[in-house]
Amino acid sequence: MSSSSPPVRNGRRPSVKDVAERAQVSLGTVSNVLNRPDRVSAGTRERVERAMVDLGFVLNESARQLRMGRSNTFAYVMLDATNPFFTDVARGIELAAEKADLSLFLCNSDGRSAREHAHLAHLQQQRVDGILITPVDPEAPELARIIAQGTPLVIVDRATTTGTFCSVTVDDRLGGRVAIEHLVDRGHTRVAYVGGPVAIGQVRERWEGARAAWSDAGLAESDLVHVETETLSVEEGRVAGERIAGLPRRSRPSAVFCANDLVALGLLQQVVSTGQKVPEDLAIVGYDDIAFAASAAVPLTSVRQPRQSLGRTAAELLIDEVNNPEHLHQQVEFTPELIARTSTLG
Amino acid sequence: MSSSSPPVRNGRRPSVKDVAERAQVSLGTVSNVLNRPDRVSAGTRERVERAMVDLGFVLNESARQLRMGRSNTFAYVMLDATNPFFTDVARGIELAAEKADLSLFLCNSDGRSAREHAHLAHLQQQRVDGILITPVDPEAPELARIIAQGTPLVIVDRATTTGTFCSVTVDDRLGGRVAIEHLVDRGHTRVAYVGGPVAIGQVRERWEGARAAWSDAGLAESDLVHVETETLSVEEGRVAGERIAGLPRRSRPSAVFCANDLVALGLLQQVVSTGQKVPEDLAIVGYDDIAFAASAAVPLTSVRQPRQSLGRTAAELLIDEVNNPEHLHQQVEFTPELIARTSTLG
DNA sequence: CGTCGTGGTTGAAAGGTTTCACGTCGCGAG
DNA sequence: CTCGCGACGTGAAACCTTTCAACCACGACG
Repeated sequence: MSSSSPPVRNGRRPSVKDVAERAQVSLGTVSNVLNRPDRVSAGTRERVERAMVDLGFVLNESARQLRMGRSNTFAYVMLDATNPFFTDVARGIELAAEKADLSLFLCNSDGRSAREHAHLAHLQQQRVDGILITPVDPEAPELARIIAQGTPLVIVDRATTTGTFCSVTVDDRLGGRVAIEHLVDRGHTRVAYVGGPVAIGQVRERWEGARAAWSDAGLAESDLVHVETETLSVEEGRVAGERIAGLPRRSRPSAVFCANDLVALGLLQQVVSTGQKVPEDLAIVGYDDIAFAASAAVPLTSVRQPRQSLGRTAAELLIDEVNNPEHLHQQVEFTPELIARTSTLG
Repeated sequence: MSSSSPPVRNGRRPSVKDVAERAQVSLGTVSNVLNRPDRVSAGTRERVERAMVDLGFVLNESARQLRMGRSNTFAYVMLDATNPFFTDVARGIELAAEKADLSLFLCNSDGRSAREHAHLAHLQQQRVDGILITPVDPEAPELARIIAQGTPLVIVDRATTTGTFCSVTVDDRLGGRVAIEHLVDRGHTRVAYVGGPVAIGQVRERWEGARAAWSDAGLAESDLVHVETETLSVEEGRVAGERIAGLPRRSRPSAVFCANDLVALGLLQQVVSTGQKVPEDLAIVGYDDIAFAASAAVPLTSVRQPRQSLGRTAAELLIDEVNNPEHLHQQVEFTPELIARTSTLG
């Protein structure tokens, strides 16, 4: 049989055994070629390697993993793969993983608990070495269970009350605060906070930070209203824009703080398309400072988060947790920063 | 030992064997509970299930896969996970996969062959049931090899000359054509095409379509210039903007057609920030019609591609290839559509 | 001329699951 | 009472890899 023989014969894929047979060596030797090439003489090594390419041999990772007990793979379960914020976080993770010679699988829960659950179960069964996740609900007992069952897990961009995880977050309360302080500085006395659902910790904490800053400024609680949205999407931003436009003149806010940039961009788009001026008629602050915020209809003031560092740090914590027996869980918190642009400066 | 015993004892994770032992049944019965619950009496089933939760049993997917030979998993190797175009494609795939009860892993090659290669090797070793990929280089022999070695693979959004794959594409030549026809209609007689590197088939075909339309309109070849970029990113769009601004007045184009929206948005941003008017001073056409195109500084005219359908169709082809023994490779081609907005209409 | 490394290779065991041919038990029919 | 049958349950084999103790040949050394 020459090297032109079909790589896949009779449906079964070639295994080390087949390679061994063809190279006239024992099975252990093939494994040595694969894992400790220095221990095998040049001649045999070459013969074995030759046999591998002739047969189109592909190592069976399941079998290796079964034997070895680890997979050299991390996974990041993203909350929303279409939100640039999370893809930037993912990129940070990817780079850190690559440096540590780990494969990274991305999974998208799309904000749905059911899909998240399915992905988590699958990853656990796959015995990935560790999981990074931005969970739909950080309090879900499932997360603690996964750790208890032996798969390290770190929470990305979500606060956790208990100390059972490593987590990497950005101070959302502070983020809400700086956004509102900025608007107050610009003289606004009636402001809407747009975002939801409040079940999302993010949304809640930014709101709390906003309210705290508002009352610290001595303004009336009733002049900071919460316009709640179903999700944090561009579409919902548009809808919110319409709702705000529909408010009676005297109760209409002069500025809006959005729980993220997608909402802000949707809202901005709706506002501009109806001929209103930003920021003259309505000032807008977003959150995340995604790349598209700067190139929006009106460049968007936004609260920047260190997206890539968030991902990198999370991955590093996970790597430590996996390798270091005396690892201690840490909660790392980054600080957000207001980037002021035309949408509030005029 | 009560149900409060620690789930992970002595470092080893519980296996079906442990479950069997605790439930006082044989190992085969546990497997039956897992896979054919109807074949086991209610009493034993309950006992086994109880033992599983007590022990915190998690099925070892590697072992199952090793035995079964298939994994019920697809993977999509994305070219650029930060480009909203690809995340929308991924979403289409995700939804189709979910409907077919498959898990989906996303991998990001980040446009780098090396990383793509690493991901592919890993996926092949993992024995995923099928791979979807938007490759860095669709001609790479590696892709054909993967198929030959038994892993079905479909190419997403890249043309392939040979008929060895299923592929799903959008007619890029036509896309380039409609973009240029639109600009010609609007009276432009000097236009730049911004994008690169030409090694990317996409970039090349849109350029070819553009040139064909240009000469069909009877315009001089030298009046359609190609401004080449390193990559298709926002940053490169900005750079291109500067280069165009630096051109001597008489050779400066009155309109620009960008190879994708990221480039277009970067360029738009640069142009607007230097006080030029779009489209009066420079008209801009993008490509992809990502969600952010509509909310850009000046709403962007763009060539829309059916992103989600692209993904869904690709996944469906792959599912067919996996399940249907008489599957035939197909090349599905979608048709792009020009969405005219302010950036060319004024 | 035995003995002792030593570099190179071997073969069996282990790892967790599924499958399948085969027992066992109880019960109704003959 | 026996036979046969259905419902349940069993245990061994197979999937593919890695590891490790043992083995072999052979040159060096005493």
